[in-house]
Amino acid sequence: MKECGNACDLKTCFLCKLCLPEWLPALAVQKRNFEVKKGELIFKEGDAVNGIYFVHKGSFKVHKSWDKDKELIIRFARSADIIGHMGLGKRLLYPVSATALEPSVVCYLEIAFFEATLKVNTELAYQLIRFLANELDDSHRSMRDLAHMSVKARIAQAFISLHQQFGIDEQGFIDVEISRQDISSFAGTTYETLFKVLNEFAKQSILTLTGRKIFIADHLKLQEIVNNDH
Amino acid sequence: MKECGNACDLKTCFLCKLCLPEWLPALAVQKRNFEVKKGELIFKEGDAVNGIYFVHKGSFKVHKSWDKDKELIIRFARSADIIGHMGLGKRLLYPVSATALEPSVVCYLEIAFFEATLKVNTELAYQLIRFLANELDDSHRSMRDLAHMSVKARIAQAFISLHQQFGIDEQGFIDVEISRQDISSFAGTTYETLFKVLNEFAKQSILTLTGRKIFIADHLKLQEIVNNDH
DNA sequence: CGGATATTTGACCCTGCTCAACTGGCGTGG
DNA sequence: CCACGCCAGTTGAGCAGGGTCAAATATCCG
Repeated sequence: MKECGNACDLKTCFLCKLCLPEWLPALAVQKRNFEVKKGELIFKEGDAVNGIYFVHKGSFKVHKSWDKDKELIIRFARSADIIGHMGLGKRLLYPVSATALEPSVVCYLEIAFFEATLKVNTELAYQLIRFLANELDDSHRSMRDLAHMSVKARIAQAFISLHQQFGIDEQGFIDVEISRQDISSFAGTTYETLFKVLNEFAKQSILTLTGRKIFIADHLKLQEIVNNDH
Repeated sequence: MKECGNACDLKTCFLCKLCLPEWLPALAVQKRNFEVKKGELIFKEGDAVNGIYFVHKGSFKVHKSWDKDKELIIRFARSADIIGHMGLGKRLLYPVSATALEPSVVCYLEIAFFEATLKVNTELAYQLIRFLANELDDSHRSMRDLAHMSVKARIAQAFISLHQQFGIDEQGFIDVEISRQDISSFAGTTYETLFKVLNEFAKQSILTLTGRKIFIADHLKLQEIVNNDH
């Protein structure tokens, strides 16, 4: 992670958009920008909390590990998303890790400065509350899915979520490059099981995964697989 | 749910404690108090969001259903806890239900008034952010546990969580009355499986469950069961 | 070209869910 | 007072979803 010049224009990220004009100069002084290489961690589980990050360019996975070679991907983050907001709680150590999926750029603020900003900027605090409430809702939904849905339905749901979050590119592929390992960790299953389900989906012309690009051929059938699990 | 007089003294609940003195008169006017019978819902999944609740007395389960006769208990709430904060997100319908575990009393505020309070009271907004960040952390931990822990370890963890949240009474029992059905829904397993594990725990003198009261005989062994699962 | 790493597949087996039977109160009506 | 049904609590048998392991194949890279 290498510090770099000011790539963020102070208007596109979640934070900057909500800042009062008079606050922007202070922000410009405090804010630091970092280039992150693909696969690099910006922080990992157990690191001391020092600040909060805003994705300016690129994408990240936020994950919790288990057993050294097992992990669960909690969520993905892309341009304009926040990472490291868990540091706002009473916990002094990050409970999750954040890893770049591609070369990325992040803005960084020390937690003390960010908290000072929150106490001054009511609108920012209010929007952060809304954001956290939505995150919590998503997280609860994932809990229920992990507890009650079949692996096949969870995998289908994982692809639907990826599609919603990243959208599609000109060729119709989901606009993200992601390893199978990561997809299985996101769906809460194993690499091998993902495979078998993926073959099934391909055979039924629902979805294909070539290289690291995902193409959803039949959104309806995919949704049906999720629904039929009830 | 029956409206009742002002039981809350405006000082004990999460909200009131953080309110500025000059705001308390307005709060006293807006606030409504309700008695809730055991087993009664204060809202259910799919209801339109109208307000936010603070538990004044009693305890609640917050749960998400699946399949009519299956549910997952997301969390419990007791005196001074918030319920219904999910309504602060962009969602217009509650994504969970809240059911009283015992006769309880709640304070209620319309969401619009609460939001107005948030925008005026920076300290309240800040504390709410901290609260939500902690909830999110707990929720992520639960996701990982549901994905990777064995049922036995999850059940052990469920009892540890109950102990932490409710504490113990004079006789050493966990200070809450809870059905086996609810315990299994909290641990993310079935009624029958909970039984078999419970027998095992009793045989090993780790924990007994008589009626609706839980007694943890060996905290260390219980924690070991959770740890050994890694 | 050879070793290391990723992909793909098959065989096996264990956890834990399902279902159904059994128990033991408890209320009700004959 | 007993017989009956009913319900919650309890236990056991069976089975399948999906995780584990290992082998076979492909791909990468120095």
